[in-house]
Amino acid sequence: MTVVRRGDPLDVRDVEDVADLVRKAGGRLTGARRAVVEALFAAKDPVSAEEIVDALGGNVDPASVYRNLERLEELGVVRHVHVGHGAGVYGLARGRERDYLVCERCGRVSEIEPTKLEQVREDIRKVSGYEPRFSHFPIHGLCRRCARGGT
Amino acid sequence: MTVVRRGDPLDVRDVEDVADLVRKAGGRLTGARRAVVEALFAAKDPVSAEEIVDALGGNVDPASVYRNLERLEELGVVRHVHVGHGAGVYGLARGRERDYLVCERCGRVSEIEPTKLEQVREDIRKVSGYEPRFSHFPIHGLCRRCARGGT
DNA sequence: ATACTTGCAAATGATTTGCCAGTGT
DNA sequence: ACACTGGCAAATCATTTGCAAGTAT
Repeated sequence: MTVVRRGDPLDVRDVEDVADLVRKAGGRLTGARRAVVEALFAAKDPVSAEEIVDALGGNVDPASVYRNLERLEELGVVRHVHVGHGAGVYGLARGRERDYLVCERCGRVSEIEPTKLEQVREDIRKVSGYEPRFSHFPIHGLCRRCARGGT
Repeated sequence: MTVVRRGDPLDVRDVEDVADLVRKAGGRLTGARRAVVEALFAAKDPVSAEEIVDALGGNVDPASVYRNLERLEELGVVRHVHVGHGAGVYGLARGRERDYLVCERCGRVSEIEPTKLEQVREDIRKVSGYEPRFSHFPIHGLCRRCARGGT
């Protein structure tokens, strides 16, 4: 399978889109693979590998789920982010890259348009020299709701 | 042992400072505990539990190192941050809380004055409603040096 | 003497890997 | 047919927990 440059805007609409990409890369759309992709389409928010396994009724082995997520990520179809201490969560690449915010209290994962963080990125560059990336290791903190009820 | 409110400015100068805090909280400054504290004083940058074990020549069990780091963190003497996929790194609380930046390429962990990120925090609040915290889950990205050589 | 601590072994949780049988194309 | 994949068991990595023996105070 070939790899896609990270950041490539890639949009998948349905399982067939994914099937095309997989085959084009020399891969096969097996039952397990299709099931994982369907689970991802069914989920509104990013989900963990374990949640995918559960959603599939345990019919697909965790190892296969991980391997498929890995391959799909190489194809640019899937992206994952790290949420606090917990398991990584995976989601379909719907269009351009997204940045994320994670609530350390309630665990919520919120997407945000990278453009909205441009000023933030600029300021961080200025004060630290670092070029920040919030797509893989997101911004952690307290969401609006949790920020209210105590710290 | 009693706990300290998170964020309390606490400054430890030497092992004796820590010993006082530990005893004051009903704890004991055992050989293993003292060794872990000394290893932390000896390290310039935050270190992983495994690095502490190694630095101590394997004379202290990993479980004890973890337990000590946990207790010392409860006392406000130690803080830890999560670096990429790797193990957490621990450091002594030298004065006020610090924020961190991690380079995803070279692994470097840089401290930064929280005040320097005030504008950043403000902007994030504005665009997302989140109250960010970079002390536990730091900002990830590319440090100045790594940002130069390709992406 | 008391109860906080330690080392050691075993358990966890998340993810990876080896291997061989199974199956898309 | 061919080699990409799947399931299953076992291995890894970081960290935690159970427990009986050890030791600061």
